[in-house]
Amino acid sequence: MFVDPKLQQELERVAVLRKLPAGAELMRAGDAITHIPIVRKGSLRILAQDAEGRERFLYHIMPGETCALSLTCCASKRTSSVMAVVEEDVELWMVPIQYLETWMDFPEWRRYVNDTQAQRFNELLETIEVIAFNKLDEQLWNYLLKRVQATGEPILRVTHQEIANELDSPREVITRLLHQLQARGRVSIGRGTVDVKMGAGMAAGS
DNA sequence: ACATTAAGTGATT
DNA sequence: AATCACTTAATGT
Repeated sequence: MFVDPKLQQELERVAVLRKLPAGAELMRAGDAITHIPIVRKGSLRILAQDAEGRERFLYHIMPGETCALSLTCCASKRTSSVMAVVEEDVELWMVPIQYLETWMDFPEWRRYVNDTQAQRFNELLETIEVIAFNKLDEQLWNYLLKRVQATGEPILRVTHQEIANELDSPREVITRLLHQLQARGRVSIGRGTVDVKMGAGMAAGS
C-alpha cells in the first residue's frame, strides 16, 4: 500500500481490517464518520442521498483509493452526506480519523491524501457533467459501464427498479431505455440481470 | 398451486 | 420525460 515502511507499519498497527460482501452498506447519509475506509480489494459505490431517501449514483472507489468525502467530512466534523454500498466484495482498512492529522508528518501520506482529493474532484466533475448535460440514456449507459468496470463482471445483477432508484428516475423509463440499448446491441437484458457489451462509446443515435 | 416480485405496455399530461 | 393503471411473466415457498 505505502512505500514508506514506517507509514505502512502505522497503517497496519492502527487500522482494522474489515471485509464486507457485495451489496452491503458501509454507511448511510447522516452517519457520523469515525473511520476512514481505504479500499484494499474490491470496490465501493458512492451515492448521494437526500432527506427523503432519494438517491443518486456518484462514483466508485477502487482498490488503493479512499473516500475523499470522508476526508473532508471529518476534517470539518460533519456527518456523511453520502451512502456507500459495496460493489464488489471488499476488504477495507478502517483508519480511525484521529490519524488523518498525525500522519501528515509523512510526506507520502500528504501526497496520498492530496492525490485522492484531486482524483475524486475530477471524477465528481465528470459525473456532474454527465448528469447536468446528458440525456438519461447517456447517463444510463455511463452508469452501466462504470459498474461493469468496478466489478470486472460484464453481467450486472440488478433490477430495473434498482437502477431507476440510483439514477432517480421512474422504472418504466429505465426499462424502455434498456430496450433501446438492447436494440443497439449494447446490452442484453434478463430478469434481474443486465449483460453489458463492452466496446466503443455511445456515438450516434436518435 | 399460490403469492410475490420484476418487467412490459399504453394512455395521459 | 414523468406518472398511472394495468398486464404478463418469472421466481420463490
